[in-house]
Amino acid sequence: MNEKLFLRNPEESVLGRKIVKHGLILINKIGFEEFTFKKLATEISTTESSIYRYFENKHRFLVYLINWYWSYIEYKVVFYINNINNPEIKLKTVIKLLVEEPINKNLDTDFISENEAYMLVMWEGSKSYLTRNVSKDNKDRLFKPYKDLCERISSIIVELNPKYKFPHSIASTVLEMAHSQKFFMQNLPALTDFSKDQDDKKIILFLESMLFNSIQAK
Amino acid sequence: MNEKLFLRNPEESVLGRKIVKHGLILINKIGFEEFTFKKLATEISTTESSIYRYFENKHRFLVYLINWYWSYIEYKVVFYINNINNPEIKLKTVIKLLVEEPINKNLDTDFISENEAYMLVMWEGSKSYLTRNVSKDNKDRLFKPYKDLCERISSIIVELNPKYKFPHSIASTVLEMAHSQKFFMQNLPALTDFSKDQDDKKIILFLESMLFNSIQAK
DNA sequence: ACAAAAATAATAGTAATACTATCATTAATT
DNA sequence: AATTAATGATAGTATTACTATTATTTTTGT
Repeated sequence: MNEKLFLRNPEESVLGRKIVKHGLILINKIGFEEFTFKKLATEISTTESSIYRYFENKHRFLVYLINWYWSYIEYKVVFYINNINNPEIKLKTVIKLLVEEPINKNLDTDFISENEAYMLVMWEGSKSYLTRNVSKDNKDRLFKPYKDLCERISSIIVELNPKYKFPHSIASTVLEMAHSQKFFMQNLPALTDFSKDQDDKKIILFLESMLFNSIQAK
Repeated sequence: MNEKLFLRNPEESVLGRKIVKHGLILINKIGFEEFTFKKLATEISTTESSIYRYFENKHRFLVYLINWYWSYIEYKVVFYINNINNPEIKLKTVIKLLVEEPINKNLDTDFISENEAYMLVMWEGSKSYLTRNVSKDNKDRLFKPYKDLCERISSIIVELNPKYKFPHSIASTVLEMAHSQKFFMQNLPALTDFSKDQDDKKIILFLESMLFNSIQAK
């Protein structure tokens, strides 16, 4: 985890882990704009100043959480495609991992819940880079996990068709749309062909068709 | 323009138009998070309370501007595809209209600058719906212009291939990516296959290939 | 041209936000 | 047991996101 994202590593203390765990839940509950360190402090019975000792501000905290998610997804991707040789099956595996909402087994861990992180990325993900500091933040490598994952997907695409001209763009499109289409399905269904509260299978089919028809076109 | 977006119609007064014009420019300059009605008031030599008489809050103001843009784009789309019969050419025209940065001829109009609106949508567009109020706002028809445009693109896709299963999703994907890929190109180029400061042609080619290969796949 | 109505400006006020700073207390380490 | 480090308690500040009130200016209808 990039050290510029925190002042004190939250993984290394009880309070730190509490901040991360409950901060994530609180952002999901009230939304990033409404979220404040004050509210979080009250929630976990600590003080604002204690939280400020871990994170510079709430935006860095958001990026920290988002990065945790993308690093975790990349770990999962590597794990699941490890002994697959066919790049087509690799890509299908990736799409499934991106779209499918993780089931929360580990309800009582004292750190990040996968499921909460998934919701955060869906609702607040793009706010991590849609700021006037993007370029500066990018130089500080704050978006490395996302870019790494994009690169990894891109390289599988190249495996499948070395002649395809837009491996990174189609990879970032799939990455963005995995969550956007789900968000639209649940909140602005007119922007999709999936009805509200439908399952993920149709989104997966859509992304697969978009990806493979793009890559494998003659 | 949806009447829930404003308290007093800004088009109908000098001050109203000034608020809209310079508000748009100011958001682009400092970013939506940093933007306040106070700062805008100072900029145009009026008072905070005067601005509040036009817009309930800055989020509604943002949605107002974004909606202006999408309505304008739909008007342009209708105008440009008016006497085209071939749906393929229609879609290519739409993609061009979405991606290409409008050249600012009308520098001194007293209302919205097309070019500034384009920048706003690229940087702040998704913030209009990424809030806890999406569903409520959607019921108030705040996203109608965007949804209408999506529907229009979708119907051209159906013209081209009535059997294609995801006309709305691919339309919203093209809509989102037209601006995202450009943003990435300029700010996070690792997520694309276009180098910084390159022109729009490659993005257009990418979107065209993605769209047509999806729709016309056997 | 004059009165009434409408719009704007000026000013004040409030609770909350996004911090920074200081010092006391508690917990961990050597 | 002494030192260091982490946390808590408290205070303070400029700014934000508003609401309210009253004065002044502009527009309009007759």
